[in-house]
Amino acid sequence: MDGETRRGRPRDAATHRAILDAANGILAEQGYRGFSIEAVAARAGVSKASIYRRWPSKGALLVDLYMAGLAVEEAADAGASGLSAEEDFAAYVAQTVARLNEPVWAQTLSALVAECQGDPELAEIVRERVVGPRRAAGLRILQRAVDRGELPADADAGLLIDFVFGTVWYRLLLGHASLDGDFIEAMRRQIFRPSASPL
Amino acid sequence: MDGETRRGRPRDAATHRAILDAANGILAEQGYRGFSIEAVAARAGVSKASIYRRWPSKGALLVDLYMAGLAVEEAADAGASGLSAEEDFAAYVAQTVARLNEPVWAQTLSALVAECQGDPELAEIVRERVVGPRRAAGLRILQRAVDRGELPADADAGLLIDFVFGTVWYRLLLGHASLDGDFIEAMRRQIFRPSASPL
Amino acid sequence: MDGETRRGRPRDAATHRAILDAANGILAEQGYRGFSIEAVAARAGVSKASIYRRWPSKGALLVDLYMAGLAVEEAADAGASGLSAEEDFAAYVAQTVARLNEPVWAQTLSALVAECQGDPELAEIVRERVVGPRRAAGLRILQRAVDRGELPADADAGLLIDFVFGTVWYRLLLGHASLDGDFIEAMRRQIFRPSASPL
Amino acid sequence: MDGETRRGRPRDAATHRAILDAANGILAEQGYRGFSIEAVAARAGVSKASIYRRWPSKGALLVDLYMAGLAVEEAADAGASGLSAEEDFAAYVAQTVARLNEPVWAQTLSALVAECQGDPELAEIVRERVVGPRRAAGLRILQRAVDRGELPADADAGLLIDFVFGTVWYRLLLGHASLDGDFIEAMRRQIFRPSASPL
DNA sequence: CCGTAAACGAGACGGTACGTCCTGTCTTCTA
DNA sequence: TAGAAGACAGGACGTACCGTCTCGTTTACGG
Repeated sequence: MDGETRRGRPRDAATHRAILDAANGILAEQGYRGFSIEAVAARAGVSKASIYRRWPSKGALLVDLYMAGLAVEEAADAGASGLSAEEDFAAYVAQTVARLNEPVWAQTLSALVAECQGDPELAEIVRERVVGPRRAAGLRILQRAVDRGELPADADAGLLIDFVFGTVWYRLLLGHASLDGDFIEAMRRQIFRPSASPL
Repeated sequence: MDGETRRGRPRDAATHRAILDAANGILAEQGYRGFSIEAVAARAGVSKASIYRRWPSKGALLVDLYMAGLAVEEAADAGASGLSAEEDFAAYVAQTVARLNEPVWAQTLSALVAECQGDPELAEIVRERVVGPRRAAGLRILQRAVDRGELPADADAGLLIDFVFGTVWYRLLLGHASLDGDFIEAMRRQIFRPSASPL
Repeated sequence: MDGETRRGRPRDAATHRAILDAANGILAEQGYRGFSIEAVAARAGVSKASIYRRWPSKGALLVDLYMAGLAVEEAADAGASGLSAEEDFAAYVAQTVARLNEPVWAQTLSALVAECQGDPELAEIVRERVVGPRRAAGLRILQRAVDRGELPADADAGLLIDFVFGTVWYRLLLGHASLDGDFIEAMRRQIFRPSASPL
Repeated sequence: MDGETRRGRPRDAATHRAILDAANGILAEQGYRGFSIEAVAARAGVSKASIYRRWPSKGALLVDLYMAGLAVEEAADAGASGLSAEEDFAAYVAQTVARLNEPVWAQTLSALVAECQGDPELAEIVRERVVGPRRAAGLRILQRAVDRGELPADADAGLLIDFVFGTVWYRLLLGHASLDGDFIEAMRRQIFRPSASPL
């Protein structure tokens, strides 16, 4: 019933892993500077062709690198609540920040954004696979907040989510401010409890 | 009286302009993809050495590229208002957005961010010369808003400014949402008139 | 009584032919340039393994390619003469030249020679299977010429045969001179009727 | 007065030499098998670009390699005679043979011929720079032989020269017979003193 | 007529080399 | 000295084949 039975020798899962591991290792130890298909192939003990067979570009590999690491944490995310949407939101931000505070992922994501400029196809992939799902998860939380009356009915959820990611990425890419516990608190308060202007 | 009178043939201003024009042209027509010192030199009819004599790296050139365009508009910014801080803020956002909606500048800034990753020195320069001043201008407006009571006294101006730049850059770099008049309005309302949560 | 009866699925004769045809086609249309096992397999609609199962190397395939074409003509050669050895010789040269004037065979032989350099085992095969028999046939003719008194008793038949093949191959490989009817005549005269030096 | 004054930094003669030396070394030690642009560049401590800047292909480099080695010996050739044309001819053959009996040059020339198949442009270069001049030198000697009456007036000098080179190359490429002193003697006798056929 | 063994297409695999492009430095000549 | 031209070492790019190796499937023969 498959219709698309795979023919020929199947791809080797071990090769796949070796590539991802090597790529992660290089990013962790040398940063994006040392990250080249050539270097990844050499470190993985794999031919360049085996990489290009799986990923059309350096950026596409970075996407999978990022998502692979994400998949693990995502599980925990699934059945979030009992809690208030606000607390879910804080957890959501905390999760995002925690990940990006690890140098490996900061490097990976920075590299990915860099790679996107001037590669529209990659940008599309990133939007669909990296940004989209994560954004959607956040939107669900904010929607629940609206439903539960934790946020005003006319709240612009899309904009609020961009506040979160925009601010996080902005600080990540520029490195002018930290992303610590205080940041999460400030973000939570600013979104959920903006003290009414005094007038 | 210079003490350090320049000797030999003085640098040719025409060469300088030719380089900037060529660089802008390439970014406008081919984006970051086609942007290389080699390509700029060829298009400008200039030797690579003449570029390296003026700028230590691709990124440094991009900074000047970006700042050159900025200088003009900055003037208008100076003497802002009899207006409310909120209107100043809207104008400030509008100005930022207007600039980045032009493809050349969007490309230039994207390229600059890309280049910063893995070049910490450049990142520092960008923070000081590109981000810093613009950020400071925004902070002054928000401070005035606090002083005038348009924003609550405990508002986290630094975070709010990051909301603005973060969101703008985020949308610019990812291209998942537009930066139009509606955006400016939404941003203004979200910062200055967040409808109180109903409880 | 075979003792070594083949088991399993027998080799497919159609596959065999498809490979030879594809190989010939590529040599004819693209020359040695486009000749690769990969290309032959693709054109034949055959797996690379099916080629390597039959021939250990590109060169071995070329040998069979060359010999397959030769087998046909060889038959005619068998019962040569009532003619003079000189006329047999002319026919022999003509036959050699006729074959090599067809681009396919010229390409095949060129490729074969090329492949031999740096593959001594192949060179040995070529000497034994391609060059040897043809050379032997020529030597028989010249020996008959000596026996019949058409050549002097001290003629160096080995050298004369090398004159023939050397000259033909030399012109074939370098392409600096043609191999036409005049060539055959000149060759015949030079070998059999070198006008005595006038002294 | 040049009209074509070279601009920019001139090519470095040392680099040139380093490339030729490395190439020679590789051919001598590893034969054509180990001969690759990559390997030459590595051994010479030179970038691949520096090789491609000078030679359009591996074959073109081999030509220069061959000719560079030849240039030295050529000098001796210049003022040949007082001797008979026959003795000049013997010397000419001896010189050719001597060179090709050195494994380096045998390898180089074999490789060159191999490379020519399927690279018509290279074949043209080889004809003009390698084969042509050497052939011309031989033709001059044979012409003198005719003029002096050492060869019959109707001798086909072109064919005779092809006898020489053809035979030499043929034996070189196939390796089925040696190129020693006896060969030179046999060649001399066959060209200059073919015992009249007994009739 | 059923199991076994080889042949088959497809294509993955580790390699090697290709020829191109760009980086940042250098060397030469001209102005 | 600046400037145009361009050589230079180095390094990565993405592609093409090599010869070997799984796969799943097909085809004969021998039990």
